[in-house]
Amino acid sequence: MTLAVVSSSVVLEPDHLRKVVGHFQQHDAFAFDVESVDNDEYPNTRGVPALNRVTWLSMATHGMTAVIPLGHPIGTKVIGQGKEPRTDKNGTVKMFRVPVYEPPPIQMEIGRAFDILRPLFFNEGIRKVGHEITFDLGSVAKYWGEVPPGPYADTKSIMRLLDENTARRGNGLKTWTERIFGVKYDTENVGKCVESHPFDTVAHYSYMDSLYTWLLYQYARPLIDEEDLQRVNRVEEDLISCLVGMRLAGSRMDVPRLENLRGELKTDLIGIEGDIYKAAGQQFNINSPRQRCNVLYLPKKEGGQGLRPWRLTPGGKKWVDEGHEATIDSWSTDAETLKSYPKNTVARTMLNYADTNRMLTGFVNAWLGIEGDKKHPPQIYDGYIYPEYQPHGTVTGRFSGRAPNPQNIYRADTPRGETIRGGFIAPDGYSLVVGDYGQIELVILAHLIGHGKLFDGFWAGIDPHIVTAAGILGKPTDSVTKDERQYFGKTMNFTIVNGGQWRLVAEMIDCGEREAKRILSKHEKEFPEIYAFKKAVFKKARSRRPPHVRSILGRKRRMWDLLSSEYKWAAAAERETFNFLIQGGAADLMKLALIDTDYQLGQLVPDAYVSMCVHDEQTVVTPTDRAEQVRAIMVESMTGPHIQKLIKVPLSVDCNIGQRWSECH
DNA sequence: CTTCACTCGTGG
DNA sequence: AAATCCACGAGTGAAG
Repeated sequence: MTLAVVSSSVVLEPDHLRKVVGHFQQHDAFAFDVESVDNDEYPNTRGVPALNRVTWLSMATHGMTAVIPLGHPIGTKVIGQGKEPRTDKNGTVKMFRVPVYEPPPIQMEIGRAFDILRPLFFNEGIRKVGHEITFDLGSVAKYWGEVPPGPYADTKSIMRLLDENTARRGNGLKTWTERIFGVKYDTENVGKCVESHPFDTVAHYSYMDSLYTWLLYQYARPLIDEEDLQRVNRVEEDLISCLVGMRLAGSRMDVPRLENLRGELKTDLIGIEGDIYKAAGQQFNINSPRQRCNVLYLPKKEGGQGLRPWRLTPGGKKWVDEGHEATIDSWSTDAETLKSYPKNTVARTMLNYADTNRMLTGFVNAWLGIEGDKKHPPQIYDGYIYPEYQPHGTVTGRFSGRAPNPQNIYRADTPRGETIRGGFIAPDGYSLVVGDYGQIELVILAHLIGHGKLFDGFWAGIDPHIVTAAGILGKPTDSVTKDERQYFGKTMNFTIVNGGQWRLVAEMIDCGEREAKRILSKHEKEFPEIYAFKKAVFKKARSRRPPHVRSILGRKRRMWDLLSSEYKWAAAAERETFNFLIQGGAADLMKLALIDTDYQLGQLVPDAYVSMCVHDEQTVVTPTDRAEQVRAIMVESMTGPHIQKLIKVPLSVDCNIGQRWSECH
C-alpha cells in the first residue's frame, strides 16, 4: 500500500481548526486518536476516559491529517538541565537529572477547541473511526457532556473479527501497523507518558496514531465483507455507544463499607497467620506455594507436617510427563488438596487463610488501593469505579473486564458475595435493576440442535438440569430431587458444554471410574441428538479452509488444530470449537440485548443508564420512581421478539430491583 | 529494574 | 496416548 499524505498540520489557532473541520466534513469518515494524562486529583486516571485530561487530539482521513495539541506542558528544544526529586521503591527520595525544555507553543483552550470540533463529531453522516474507540470517544465525550452519535468503526474490533486467535496483548495499533504496513514507530513508548516528551515528538506520535488507525481501517474494512463478517461487525459498531456510556458512568461504591471490611479482614488475617505459624512450629511465607509444600509435605523430623501429597500442579504434571522425578514442589497445595487433610491444623488453617487473603487482596485492597504502594493505586475515584470493558476481550465474543474486573466477584449467594456485592450501590434517588438470563448456554445448545429432550424441555418449561438428570436416572422429570438435579443434571450439562471426560465427572460428583463411565454412556444413549450434532459440527468445520465455525451472528472461530493428527490437539480443538458455539452464541444475544436496552432507555428513560455486564447479566441504574418501567424495558430487550426470533426455544430472564447489587439476585 | 511463567482462586 | 471452555489478577520467584 502506498501512502499519500497530502496535507498535515499542527493546529494551534481557532481559525485554522475551523478550516480543518471544514475539510474533514467533506469526507464520509475519519479516524481520530486521543493522548491523555492523569488529572490533578488522582494518579492512574489516564486510562479512565471519565477522568483523564485530553492533551492531544489527532485526526486523519483521505489525504489529510491534523494534530491538535490541547495543553501539552513542554516545548521541543532542551534549554538546560534541572533536578527533580523522585522516590524509588524503598521510599527514599533521590534527585534525578532531567532536561529542561523551552516553553510549549501557545495552544488552544480545550473547551474552545471542542466547540469548533463539535459539528464534525456530531455529524451523523460521518463515521468516526478509532482503535479501541470506546476509550477515545469517552475521553472526548465528557468535554461536550454527551457522547457523539454514530456511525462508528473500531479497528481493534475489526482486527479481532478477522483474526480472533491473535494474542490479546498483540492487538494494539502498533502491532498491526508493524505487521501489515511494516512500519515501526513509538520505540520509546511515548504513549505511556506523553507529558514528559518534547512537543514535536508527541505531535509526530499523535499524528502516526490517527494516520495508522485510518490506514488500518482502509485496509481492513473491505476484508470484513470478504469474510462475510458484516453482520457481527455491525453489532459491534452498534454496541459502541452503550459501551462508552458504561465506561463513563462507572459504578457507585460504598467506600465506608469497604474500609470497614478492610479493617476486619486485616485483623482476621493476622489471627489466622499466627494460628498457622503456631501449628506449623515455624514462620514462613504462606503465599509462597513452594514454602507451603515444604511445610506440608516434608517429613515431621525435617520440620514439616509429613502429609502425603496426591495432586500434581499443571507445571508439576508437565515436568513428570517429560520423564522427570516429581520434586516436592511439583505437588499442589490448592484448596481441593488442603480439604483432604481435615485433621491437620496447618492445612485447615491455610485454607481459611487463602480464602480471607483473597477477599482482602483481590477485591478490597485492589479497589481501595494501598496507601503509598505504586503498584496498587486506588481504583475508586470519588466513590465510583470505572471498569474497562473490552467488547472483544475473548475469542468467543464475550466481554472481558478489568481495573477492576466486575466479572469475577463472589456470587451473591455466598457470605463473601453478600458482603462484597453489597459494596456496589445505587446513587441517592436511584435504584439498580439487574436482569439475568436463565440457563442461557443450554438455551443456545437446545436452539442449535433444534430438537430433542432439552429442546422439548424448554418448551414445556422444565429446567434443563432436571431434564438431563431425569434422562440419566431413567425416571420422570417431576420425581428428580434437588440433589439429583445438582449431581447428575448440572454436572452432565457442564460436561457437555465444556467437553469433559469420565475423570472430570468422577471428580465433580465424587464417584468412581465405573459410575462416571456409566453416567456418560447413559447420557449418550438418552441424548443421542447432542452427540450427532457435535459430530456434524466438527465434520462441517473440518471441510472449510481454514477450518472454522460461526456463531449465531456470524462471528468466526478458526481452528487449524481440528486437522491435527495428534489426538491431544485435535480433541482440544473440538472442545474449543463446540464451546465457542455455545459461549459465543450467548455472548451474541447479550450484545444484542445491551444495544436494545441502551437504545430503549435513551428513548424512554433518559436518566437511566447501563452500568455493568457480567456475561449473562446486565445492570441498569435508574431513578427509583422509574425502576418498574426499566424492569419492563430490560425484560423486553433481553427476551423480546427482536432476539427471540433468532432462537428456537423460549428465552427467560430474571429481573430484580434493589439498592445494592447483592439484593438483586 | 522489568518481564515472564507459574500457582491459585474468583466469575460465567 | 490423553483427555475442562472463556476470562482477570495477586503473589512468588527466576530470567533477561
